[in-house]
Amino acid sequence: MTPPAIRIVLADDERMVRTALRAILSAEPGLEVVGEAATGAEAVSVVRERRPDVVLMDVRMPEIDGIRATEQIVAGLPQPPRIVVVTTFENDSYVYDALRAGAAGFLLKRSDADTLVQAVRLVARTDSLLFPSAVRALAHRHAAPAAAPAPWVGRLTGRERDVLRHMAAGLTNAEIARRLEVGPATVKSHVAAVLAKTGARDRTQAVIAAYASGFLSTG
Amino acid sequence: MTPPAIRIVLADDERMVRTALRAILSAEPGLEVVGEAATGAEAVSVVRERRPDVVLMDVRMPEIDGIRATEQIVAGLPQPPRIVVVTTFENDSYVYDALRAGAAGFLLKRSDADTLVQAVRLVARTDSLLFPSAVRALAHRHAAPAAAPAPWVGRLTGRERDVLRHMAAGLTNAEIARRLEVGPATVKSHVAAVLAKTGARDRTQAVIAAYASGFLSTG
DNA sequence: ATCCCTCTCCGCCGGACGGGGGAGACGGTG
DNA sequence: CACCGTCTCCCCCGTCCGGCGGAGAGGGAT
Repeated sequence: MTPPAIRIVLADDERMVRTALRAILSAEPGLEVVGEAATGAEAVSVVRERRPDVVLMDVRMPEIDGIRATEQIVAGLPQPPRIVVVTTFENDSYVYDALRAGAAGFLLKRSDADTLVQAVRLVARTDSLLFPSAVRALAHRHAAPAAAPAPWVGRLTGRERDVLRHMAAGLTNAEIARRLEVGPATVKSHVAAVLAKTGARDRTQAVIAAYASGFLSTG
Repeated sequence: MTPPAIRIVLADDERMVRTALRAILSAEPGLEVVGEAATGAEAVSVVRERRPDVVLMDVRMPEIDGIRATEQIVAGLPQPPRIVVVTTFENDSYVYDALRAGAAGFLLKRSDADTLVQAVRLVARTDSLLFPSAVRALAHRHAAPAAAPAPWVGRLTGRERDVLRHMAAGLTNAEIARRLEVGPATVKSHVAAVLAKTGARDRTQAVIAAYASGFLSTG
């Protein structure tokens, strides 16, 4: 038996572009265009009802642009499709916004047919491909330094936060004890708790976790 | 007439991995593995003489890791090949470094054969695909705000940078030694040098300095 | 009133770490 | 050739750290 076809929705305000894309993709075995949209708003609703695997999303569209549409789709569906943002120029600053919005990939309009097809197949098959979520994390970090709340942050007690802050300043247990005016044994207890809750093996890893999670700015 | 085959070089320190990759890729029409390398240094020289179109580059390799090898290849050749960095975990902080180094793509080791093949074809064909240079520009922009080059960064030797990178990943001396395939005593020496040059008192402070100075992005 | 969490502190132990000092090999420079 | 920087590795030693288990005091919740 053949695997189920990859379901695709095209979102572009130019009919000609949609037609061309449909022609290319429909000719491919295993690919199926299940919907089209001419505006961002339309894209959101079409995706909601057709449940495609992949969306080819133009950036520039009336009403809602492709970026905001991507945002809404990714945020609004439990298992959002993989969204490939299509643009004309490589230097489009949209690239960056698209990443933040949760797009899975980027494609230039000047790409040839084979590239298009392969990109769709690749993006549909796996979430472990070229530039995975780590890139999106990077984009988030760039835009919002207070990016990753990290689950363990909330589980730390007040005192443990104090201690972690001082750890992240490079102090030894003895120094932290002096700063907080408690005994060294107390600090050891808190450090142990911090390590356990952060899943860190030693203070260095705990500090790394603190940096990576934005704890230092928020905490 | 058939188009010329895509020339591929494999760089991975594990022979089994290379063998497996070669088996998968060689079975594909239009793909040709023209060289292998087991270390970063070897990768650089093999690429220099074989002039492949695509390099599959493991991150973790003895002598020079995949990131530095990528840097050297991209910087050293007028028309460098497209380099796809291969890693085990999505969360590897290497993703970011790889982008800055000039890698064209990212691939997880757990990817299946088809994904691998398509990724290679895609990356070989075009420079206008998923996440093109604009992403790298983004990465640079992200690194820029941290600005402060820090005087000590330039004073570190190559090996010391390697060690610091691993320290900043939370590894112990013994682990670093295994990764770099040197003795524990050697790592201790490098760590001592790093501490001296950074003015840090212990590894935790050194990691903090690395984060604060943006070394992790630039180094 | 009882329980649970938090903060405080204790001892013991093994392993990791950092300081000190030294040394051989290689490659490039003067 | 001699020198210097880098990378590799060795010794000893004291300290810091983290894991283990335990415990008392206070506060808040039920």
